[in-house]
Amino acid sequence: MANTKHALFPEEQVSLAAFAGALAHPARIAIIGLLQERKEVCCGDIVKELPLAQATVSQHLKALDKAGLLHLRECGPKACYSLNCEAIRSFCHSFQCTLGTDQADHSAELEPAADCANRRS
Amino acid sequence: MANTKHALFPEEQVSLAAFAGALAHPARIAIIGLLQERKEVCCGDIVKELPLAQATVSQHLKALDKAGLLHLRECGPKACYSLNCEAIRSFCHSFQCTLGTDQADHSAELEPAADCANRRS
DNA sequence: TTGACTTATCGTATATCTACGATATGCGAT
DNA sequence: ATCGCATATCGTAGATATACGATAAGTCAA
Repeated sequence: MANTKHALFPEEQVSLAAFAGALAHPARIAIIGLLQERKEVCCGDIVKELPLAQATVSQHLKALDKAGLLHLRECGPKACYSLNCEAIRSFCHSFQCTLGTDQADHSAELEPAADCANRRS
Repeated sequence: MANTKHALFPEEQVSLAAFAGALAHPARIAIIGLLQERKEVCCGDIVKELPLAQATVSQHLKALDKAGLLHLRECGPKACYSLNCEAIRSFCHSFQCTLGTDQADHSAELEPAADCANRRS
């Protein structure tokens, strides 16, 4: 991003953030859904499905590819994309570990003390 | 984002993209890691841990809070944050479904035909 | 009330993102 | 070689993100 300080953070955090960033747009979520459903889709077919111009779709595909989430197969003039399932699984695993969704919910331990009320929320 | 067309996409895709966007920065990943580890941390302690100014940390906390990933408890002048585990679990579940990491790897079905070579990759 | 402390918000500069038309590039067929 | 198709890239405009200093606002203690 702008004047970013990513270099000051651990590699794993930067990597996870990049993965999240690749998914941080509805069009890219939609593209992944299409690839999930049809295994392999060419650029033109994606353009037909999304409310975006061809150049924009190509840009989103490039972003997903740059993040390592796609496989590209070229057949004649067509570019056929599929999911890089292994990479996605790997990222999801790191994600689970970081977000810790498998851990206990600590909310019970965080009952606000009687003398602590909310101010801004 | 800029001149965004999010409104043209299904609500679930927009929602997932927003979740991903909330995690699309190493600082926010780091904050979640801290909250995971210590259950509850106040803003000042996060500032001490990250290589960012207080204003910037506050901004990142706001982004996480806006995405619904945090709980805020105010104790005196301090703002104590903890994870909204329920929300995170919910998002992760949607994530799993969309990314389909539990599905079979189709790469075997996608062996390039003999007459299709790679051009740009 | 004053002062020290904590946090959020404002204002701002810069970089990146989003989106698209136009164009370039590559492929296969004629 | 030329044409038509498919896709990537370029150039650009406008919106958003990142980062920080300065400041506001609120809390507690004295």
